[in-house]
Amino acid sequence: MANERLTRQTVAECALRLADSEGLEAVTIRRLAQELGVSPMAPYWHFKNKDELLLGMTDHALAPLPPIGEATDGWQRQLRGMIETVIGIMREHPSLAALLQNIDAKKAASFARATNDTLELLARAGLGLQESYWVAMQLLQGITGLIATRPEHHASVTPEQAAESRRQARLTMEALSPCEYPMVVAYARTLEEEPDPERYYAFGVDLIMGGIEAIAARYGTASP
Amino acid sequence: MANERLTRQTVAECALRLADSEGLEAVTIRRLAQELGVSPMAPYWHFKNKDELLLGMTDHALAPLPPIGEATDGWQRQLRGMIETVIGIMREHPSLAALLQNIDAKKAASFARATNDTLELLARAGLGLQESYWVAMQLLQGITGLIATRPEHHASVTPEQAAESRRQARLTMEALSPCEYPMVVAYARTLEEEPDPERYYAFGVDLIMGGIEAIAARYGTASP
DNA sequence: ACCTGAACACCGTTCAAGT
DNA sequence: ACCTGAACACCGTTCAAGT
Repeated sequence: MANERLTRQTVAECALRLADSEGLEAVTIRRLAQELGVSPMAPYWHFKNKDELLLGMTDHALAPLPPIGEATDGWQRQLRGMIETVIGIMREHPSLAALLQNIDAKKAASFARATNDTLELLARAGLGLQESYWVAMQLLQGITGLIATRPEHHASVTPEQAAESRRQARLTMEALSPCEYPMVVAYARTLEEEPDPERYYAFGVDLIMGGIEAIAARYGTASP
Repeated sequence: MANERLTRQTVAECALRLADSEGLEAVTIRRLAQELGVSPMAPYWHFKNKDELLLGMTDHALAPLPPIGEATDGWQRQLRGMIETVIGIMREHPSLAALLQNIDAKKAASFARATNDTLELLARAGLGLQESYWVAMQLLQGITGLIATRPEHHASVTPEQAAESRRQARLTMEALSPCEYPMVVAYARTLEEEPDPERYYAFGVDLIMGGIEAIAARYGTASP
C-alpha cells in the first residue's frame, strides 16, 4: 500500500502476516512483492533468496521470546514457562510451526538463542550436553506437533474457519470403515462438539514436561 | 528403464525410492515420469494429483508396519515395540518423516491403521478418547522429530554423506558467537566425533515413552 | 543504494488427441 | 484403459539496466 522505502524488517513482517493469514504456501516472492506494491524482484535486494526470507520471518516471529530469567525458580518451572510462552507465540503466528519445519532452524538467531537457554536449563537438570540437545529438539517438535494437531486448526482466524476445518477432519475420519478403524471413527465423533483449547494445551504441556522430567530423573545427576 | 505397463504400485514405489535417495523435493511429477521412462503426464492416470501421489508413497512405506498383536504383553511394552518398528521403517525410508509432514496423514489408510492400533493401546492404559488421540499425534511427531534431528541426517545413505552433513551442522553452530550462545557452541564440538545412533534412538524412545507413562499415571484410570 | 524488466529453466495441471 | 503433446498459469532466480 504505502510507497515507502522497503526494509528487511517490513519485508519479513509483511511475509509473516501473509503466511499467518493465508498459509505458508501463499508466500511467494512474486506474491509478496505484489503485497508490498513493488516489482517482483525487489525483495531480492533485502533477502538473497527465499530461504533467507523464511529465516527472516522466523526471527521476526520469535523475536519477542524473552530470554530466560534469573534462576530463582527450579528448572522445571522455568522450562514450563518457556514452553508456554512459545506456544503462545505459535498461537499468534499460525505459520510459525510450518516455518520451523521448512528451514534449517539452527541458522535462525532467535532459534539459536532459545536453544541455548533450553540447554542451560537442562544442564541444571543434570543432563549432559548431547542428551540436553536431543531433549531440546524433541521439545520443539512436541510444541510444533501440538500446534499442528490443535483443535483450532490451520491459519484459521475466524471461529467459522476453525469450525469448518474441524468438520473436514471429522468427515475424513468418519469416511473410514468403522469396523477396520473403530477407535478412529469413535474419536471423530468427539469432534462434533466445540473443543476447549486451554484444556488441550495444558494436556500437551503436561505430556511434554512429563517426558523431560522422567528422562531427567533417569539420565540426570541433579536433585529435583 | 523397463517399458512395462505402469501400475499405481510401481509409480508409488519409484517415487518413494526417488524421495529416499534424493530428498522429497526431488519428487516432481515430471522428474518421476522421466525416472519411469514415460511421458510427463503418464503418472496422472494413476494418481489424480500430486497430493494423491504423496499419500500413495506414504501408504507404500508404511505398509509393512505389522498390526498390533494379541494383548499378551502390557500396553507399555506393546507401544514401545510399535514405536521401535516405526523408527525402523523411517530409518529405511529417510523421506517418510518429511512425507508425513507434507500430507494430511489421516487420509493415508496405513496411517489410520497405525492410529487405530495406538488408540487401542492407550485405551488399555486408561486414557480417554481425546487424550489418547492427542497422545498418538504427539507420539508420531516425536518419532518424526527423532528422525529429523538424527545424527545420520538427511537422505544420506553413504557414511561419507552422513559425516559431511554432521560437519555442516557443526560449522553452522560453531559460526555462532560463543559468548552469546555458549551452550550451542559447546554442543557443536561434540559433533566432531562419530555418534552412536543406537544410543540416540534408545534415548529418544525413553523420552517419548516417559511422557506417555507420566500422562497415563496422571490422567489414566487403569493400573500399570 | 535500491529497484525494475526481460529472460530462463523449472513447476502442477487441463484438455484434446492418440492407440 | 492407458498414454502422449501442446498449452496455461504459475514458480525461483540471474542479469543487465535504470534512478
